[in-house]
Amino acid sequence: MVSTSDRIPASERREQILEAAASIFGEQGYSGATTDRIAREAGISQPYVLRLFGSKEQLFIDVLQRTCARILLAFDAAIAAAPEGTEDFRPFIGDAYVSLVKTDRGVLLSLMQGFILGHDAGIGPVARAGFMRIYDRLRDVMPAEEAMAFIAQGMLINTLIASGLPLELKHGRNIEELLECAFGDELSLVLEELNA
Amino acid sequence: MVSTSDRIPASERREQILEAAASIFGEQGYSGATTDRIAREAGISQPYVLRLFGSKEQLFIDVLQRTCARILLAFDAAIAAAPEGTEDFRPFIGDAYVSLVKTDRGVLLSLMQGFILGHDAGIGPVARAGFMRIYDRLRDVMPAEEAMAFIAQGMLINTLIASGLPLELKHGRNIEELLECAFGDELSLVLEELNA
DNA sequence: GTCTATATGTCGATAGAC
DNA sequence: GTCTATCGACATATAGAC
Repeated sequence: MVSTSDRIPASERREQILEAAASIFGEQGYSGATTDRIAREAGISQPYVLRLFGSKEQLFIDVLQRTCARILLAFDAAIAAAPEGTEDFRPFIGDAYVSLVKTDRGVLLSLMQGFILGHDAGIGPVARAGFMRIYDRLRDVMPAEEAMAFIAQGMLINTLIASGLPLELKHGRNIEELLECAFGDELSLVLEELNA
Repeated sequence: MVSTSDRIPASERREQILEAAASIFGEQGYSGATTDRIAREAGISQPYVLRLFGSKEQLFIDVLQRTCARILLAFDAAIAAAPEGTEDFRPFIGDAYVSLVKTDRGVLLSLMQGFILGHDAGIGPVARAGFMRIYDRLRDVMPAEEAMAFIAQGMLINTLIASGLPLELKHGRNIEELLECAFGDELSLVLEELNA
């Protein structure tokens, strides 16, 4: 037996941890999440998480920044992929966002957790800066009223996912309507993904 | 000296604690808030908070339910106060909501914290039920598309307040536009209130 | 109705070996 | 690059006095 070593490069470990942390932070919130839970999710020991990121707060901040970068990248790609002469980019960016929700749920939810912790001296400024960067990008390709409504819908989507409403089977007609309205055509795909 | 007793009826104490708890939970989140901080904010001892509410979780749930009741009441009042023959209730309910934001900021923020903790076995169901009740009320007086956009804007407002963005003095033109767009005419009043 | 004292558990962080 | 062991701080909750 060649005994594949379990040692892997720090850069790769960091990625694993960031992925795990986004998921746990997104579910439990910043204070509710523990570095130990994150460590186990990543398959390593708790002290090693802190060794690589310095502190729980720094880890959260890194998650936040990675999330923003991912969203901006997705938006840029959607804008670039839109047909020549497109005037209304909303459908393209919207689809990109819903796609992110499907694949990177924890990522978006931890961003939401960051926004909502605005009062925190360390986290607040980073979250606000991220929000502004994302909003500015939207404003590059649409007027203020549209950008406001667009980002508002994004916040609703985040809140719905975080609340777990889409997973609840027995809710009234109204909520089904709301989900269709908020998620659009891809609703069924999103629901499938959430149930997985 | 007649020595005014500090003993007050439990019902009144409960109110004080709920008010304090809404504010602290709203700022720090469910896990981040401590029963001790809430107790001090309410001017009593930490064990007494638990004596009156049983547990931290129960206290949070009570805060959530009170918040929902307050919002529903405000919406009902706004609908009732609208002129005879009103077709579009959105301006009236919208103003009512922004008014709530001004006076009961912590209340709305703790509701937001509840939504975002949907995964929690105890809190999730309560938060979801509250969301549905509020959305159903909106649907009573407007079509699905409008209700979706309306509640989405509400979520954006909550997120903006929680993030602290409106308090940051040096942000670009875009954010100022966004705030005007999201809060409408009452923006300056809201900002005043937030700064207080 | 309200407090003090405290049990009990947990979590972030550090030290140091391999 | 990764772990075990552990410290010290803090938080919820309980017991019981006034």
